Amino acid sequence: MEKLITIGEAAQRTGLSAKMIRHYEASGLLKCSKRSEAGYRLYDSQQLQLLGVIKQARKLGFPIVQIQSLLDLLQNPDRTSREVKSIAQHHLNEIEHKINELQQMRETLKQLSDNCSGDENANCPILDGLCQNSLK
Amino acid sequence: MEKLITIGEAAQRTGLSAKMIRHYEASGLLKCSKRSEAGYRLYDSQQLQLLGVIKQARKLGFPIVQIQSLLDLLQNPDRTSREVKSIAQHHLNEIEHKINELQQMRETLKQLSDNCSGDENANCPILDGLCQNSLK
DNA sequence: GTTGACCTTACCATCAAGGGAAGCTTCACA
DNA sequence: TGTGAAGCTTCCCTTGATGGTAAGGTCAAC
Repeated sequence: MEKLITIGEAAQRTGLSAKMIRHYEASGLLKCSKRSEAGYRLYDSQQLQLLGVIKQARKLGFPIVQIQSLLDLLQNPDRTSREVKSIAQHHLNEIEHKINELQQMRETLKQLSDNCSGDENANCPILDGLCQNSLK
Repeated sequence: MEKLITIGEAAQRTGLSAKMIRHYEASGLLKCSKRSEAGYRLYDSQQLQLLGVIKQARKLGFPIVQIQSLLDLLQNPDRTSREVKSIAQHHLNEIEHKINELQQMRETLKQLSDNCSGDENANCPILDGLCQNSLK
């Protein structure tokens, strides 16, 4: 007989919060396999494994919908690595897009900040920069 | 007499949406100076200027609360550039923190993806990587 | 049998932005 | 003068991942 654990233990072992495990269930990611007579969620070792996958995928920033797809592929023996890689590549593009946006913000902000003396003077190139709007 | 414009024109000239201008008002950033008899918001050129500042600051990723502070300083002749620079530096740190997080995701994800053939094979290093969880 | 830790569901908040409804105003054109 | 379109108002709902809190049921140990 398989050992079943409660949501608290599953949380502790995966590093997720019990709150988020319930949330992932509500989002359709992963139903627990059984409930105790009192209604407590009970997870077996396979479910725990999948919760671990969710944790890792979130750590890599995958959104819930993509994790859904990844879990489906993981459990589908007829999957192709092409399908998996496609999802990963898509997410990678998203990440790189965000990095680019942030780097652009950083450059602009750094330029403004570097020109600012940061002293008692009221004159401030940062505010000047923000005021240089391109009103139509 | 100062020329007053409606929210739609203010939106067009700043590049903000009318929706967001109302939202910024509700958030305490910037009240319009007058209302028409029918209740329409009316903005003068100074308000328009401030809306432009909000637009620029959002473009740089400043959160609303910090924009609030920046607007306060902008309109305060007793400000010091030290105060402004402090806010900018704080935001710059936030941005760099986010960049680091994303770059770490990118590296890990890229390694997994590079090892994946992306063909018809079911075997997939990406899924393998996600399964390598550190369950306690 | 009581206490404390753990579980349940349900609701609210965050943050910046957008969607859409219902109703009023303004303007241009016939 | 009438009408229709475009623009404005407020109000409520949705997003996405996460957290908080409240009210109440359960379990185990002492």
